[in-house]
Amino acid sequence: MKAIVDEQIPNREKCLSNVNAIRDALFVLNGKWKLPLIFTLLERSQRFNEIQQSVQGITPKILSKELKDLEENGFVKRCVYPTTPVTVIYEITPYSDTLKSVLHELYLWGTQHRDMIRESMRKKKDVS
Amino acid sequence: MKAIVDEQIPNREKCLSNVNAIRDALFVLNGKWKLPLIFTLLERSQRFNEIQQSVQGITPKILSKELKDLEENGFVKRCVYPTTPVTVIYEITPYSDTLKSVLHELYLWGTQHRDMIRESMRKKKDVS
DNA sequence: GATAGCACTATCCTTTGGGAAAGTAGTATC
DNA sequence: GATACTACTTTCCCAAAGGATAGTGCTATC
Repeated sequence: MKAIVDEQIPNREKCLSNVNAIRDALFVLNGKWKLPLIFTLLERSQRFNEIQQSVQGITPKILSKELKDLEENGFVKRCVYPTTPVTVIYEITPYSDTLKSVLHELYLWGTQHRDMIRESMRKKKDVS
Repeated sequence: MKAIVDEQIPNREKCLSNVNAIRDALFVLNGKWKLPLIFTLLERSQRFNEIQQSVQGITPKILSKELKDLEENGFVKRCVYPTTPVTVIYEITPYSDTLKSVLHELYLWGTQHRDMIRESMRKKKDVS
């Protein structure tokens, strides 16, 4: 029993580090607003109030927090111009391009999965 | 102004469907326990109490719920054997293989991102 | 008859994510 | 002096996720 437990440790540690890396990736894309914000800023750089109008439903508090998160993760740059009143422009950084393949894979899998689920629900209906 | 808003609609709709597909994918992998459960069941099929010991910290209530989620999404099969007492074995399905490339991309990006963040924190320290 | 193991379920509680509404500091315009 | 605009912050609130603990129905073993 003890032997089995001990044997599992190397595997478990390797798995844990895999899980943690994957979780890191999931974490930065997580929540209701990260993706809509990235997509809207990919279209064009925008000011705070412009973003609020583009991404409908988001409140200033959440927008402020999410932009900070995106900035900390290097996806967004906050540019302040000393006009009166100050202009703050948020723009997507080149680093965001590194997300491309991840997002593409997620998109492909998500689309396929949605079809699969729809299909399996149809079959259930046919049976009942 | 109205014209601009109208022009954005096709783009926005396309983006929304992309976002939704990606969100579907993120959703099924989300939460604290989905990945650890998938990884532990990839090693070997296990009974309820075995899983509870493999994935340390999970409570029976959460385990029960998560296994149901994974089953609904087609990742896990619940096999009941009419022994006394009943044996319930949870095993990974072949459908889980479709996750491979997504998980791999997430792993690669997560690892690279962690290094990037660590590096940028080191730089900040050097400056201050 | 008591205890233990299996596969859960039920109840209660805390934490976290996110939302509504109002407020703030600075400037500009009427 | 009042109103408005920009870029937020503050306070309070609610719902969902998740955790702690106890219990259930069944059988097997001492």
